[in-house]
Amino acid sequence: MINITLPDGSVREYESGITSFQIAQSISEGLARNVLAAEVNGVVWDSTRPIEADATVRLITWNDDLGKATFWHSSAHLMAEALEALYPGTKFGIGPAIETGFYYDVDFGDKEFSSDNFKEIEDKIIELARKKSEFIRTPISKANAVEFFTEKGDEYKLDLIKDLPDGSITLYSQGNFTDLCRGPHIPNTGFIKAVKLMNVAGAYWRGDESRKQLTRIYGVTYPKQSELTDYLKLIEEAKKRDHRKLGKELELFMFSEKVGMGLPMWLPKGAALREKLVNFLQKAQAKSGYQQVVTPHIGNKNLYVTSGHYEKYGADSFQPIKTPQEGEEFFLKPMNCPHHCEMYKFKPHSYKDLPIRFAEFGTVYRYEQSGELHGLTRVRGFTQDDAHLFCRPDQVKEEFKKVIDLVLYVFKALGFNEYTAQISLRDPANKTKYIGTDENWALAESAIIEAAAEKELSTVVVLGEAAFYGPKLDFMVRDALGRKWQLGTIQVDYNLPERFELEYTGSDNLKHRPVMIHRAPFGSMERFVAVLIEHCAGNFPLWLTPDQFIILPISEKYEEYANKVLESLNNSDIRGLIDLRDEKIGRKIRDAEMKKIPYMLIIGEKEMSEGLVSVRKHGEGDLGSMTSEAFEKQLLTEVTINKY
RNA sequence: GCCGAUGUAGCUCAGCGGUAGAGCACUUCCUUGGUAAGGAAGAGGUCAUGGGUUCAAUUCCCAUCAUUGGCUCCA
Repeated sequence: MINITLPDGSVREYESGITSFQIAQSISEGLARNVLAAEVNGVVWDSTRPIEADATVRLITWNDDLGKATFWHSSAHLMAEALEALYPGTKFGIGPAIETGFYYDVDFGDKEFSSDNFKEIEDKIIELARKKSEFIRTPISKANAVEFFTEKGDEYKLDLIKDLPDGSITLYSQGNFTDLCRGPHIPNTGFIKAVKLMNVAGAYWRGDESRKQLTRIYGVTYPKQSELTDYLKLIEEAKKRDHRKLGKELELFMFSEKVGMGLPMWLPKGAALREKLVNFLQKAQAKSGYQQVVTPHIGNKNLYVTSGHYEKYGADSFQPIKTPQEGEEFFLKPMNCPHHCEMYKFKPHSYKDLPIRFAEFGTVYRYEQSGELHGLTRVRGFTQDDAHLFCRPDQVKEEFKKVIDLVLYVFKALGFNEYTAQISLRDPANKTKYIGTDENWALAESAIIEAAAEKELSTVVVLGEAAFYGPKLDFMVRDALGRKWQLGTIQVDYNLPERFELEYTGSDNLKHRPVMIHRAPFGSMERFVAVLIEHCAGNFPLWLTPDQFIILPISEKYEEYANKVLESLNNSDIRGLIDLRDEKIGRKIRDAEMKKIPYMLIIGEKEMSEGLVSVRKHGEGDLGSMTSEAFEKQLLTEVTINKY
């Protein structure tokens, strides 16, 4: 007999060789039906794998992320089985689960493949799923595994086996398909009830450009058809909120082939929105002791040689601009920090001056690879809400905490209530990727970790994700559809002060080196606005929205009165439009609703004679009539409440 | 940059080996209308660009450019 400890701490006794499926059965049949896998002593196992010794067991169902991952990984195998059945000779790369669904990288040889093939594959998958084929685990020696896949002609699997230690290799089979796999898998294919192949893309074998490009097929499966339907609805909703679509519809920004790819231009409404964000952050920063600065759009090559960026990223910059006489080279500014470092050196600093906080909405240009561009989220020219804080080593943690406060304040003001933070540290195994001394890295890393802990941020720590010059703290927000976006970032930098030989005079009358903190709560204006658009589906908070109200006269008879109302309202901090088109009121309302204008003021005979306006709220309907002064007051109140 | 898809009117999209269509938007006229589309007429396209095949190409083929889904990268 062996002792099985369950997550609630209870210990049950079972015969050796019991499976976690049987353990589930002993608890309840319903649970047993839903068990996809189990975590045995912290390792995910097949629910059908016998447990031979005392163990801690956690049963994993669909509601568990590990359960979904197991389910989708098994689905990848099932898709592979379908592909092999439909297209004999297909070779298989890897087929992992991803955040939502799975993919499989396959080599179809000369066969042409496109999304037109999806339907027959989906049908085949369902057909095979209904067979309820069990996933069977078979440990195999390295030699036998090599033999098996050599015979099958699957060179990719052989490539994978090469790196695996003998004795740890397992095969999994279901139906007529056998794959190299460490598992685990769901008990049988019958759990998979609904499938949708999402898209097809090229992917290099092992992510290496020099190797063969395989066909990557993305798919998603669910244990219930209704869940697939819900997921597809979510995708539809995401499409409706796509900032590229809304940006066009709401006339916020545009791109032009003639101007150049990846170079967004802000139309009047978008510029108004952006300006409000800039003002908002500037005000908050002024309160936190930041000083606004302005630097030019280009910088001499030497600036970036000094900063180290030239060596590291010179190739990813735009071609240098050369002066004909002096032969100097200038680069379009790819970041603001070197300029700010030079500004720091404008005059000597005392320890009493620090921290010094230079803030700039600095527009920078980076030569992003063409395939990488995407709407406003990946562009070649963008404006960072940048700032560089120069402080004494003993101030780093305190400054860092203040920046965290600022970032969280910004998120709150803009309705991002769910966020997580990621601490990115150096990869201790590969220190050559980074510059700076071990000592400084240790200082910076502990400052971030302590600051985050003292601010009680929920963080994940990831090794190897640090910038080359220092560790960082990145903020991820979750939007209204549950999608994650990386926004703000805070980075500690001991490197640039060194390279630019920044100094301050300490109380000991000796020269010391300040520490630099880079930070951007929005990240970039472009990216932030994109995320904001998708988060609120174009229904911006009232204080940000480009046009807060629109006046809709019933007919031209009321134009004069309507214009007077508009004039009185536009005198204050709110801004609106008037619709004087020769259209019926229903039409004007519809158009205003489509433009997502928060308030509509309808003015006709009744309103004019009583000196009132009739207020209609976007998405809600008629609010009744009031004086324009009352409306103005209500609007201003709403703006203030939402803003802080 | 690489692989796949796409590119037709300002927008959203049909269509086709015989030099183009809808809806919306736009212009003009009629209509003066009370809470999500009033009516009529008109104007608008080198069918992304450049080659090729063909008697004939917007349509088929190739290249380029751009968009897009991925890969890779991200100061």
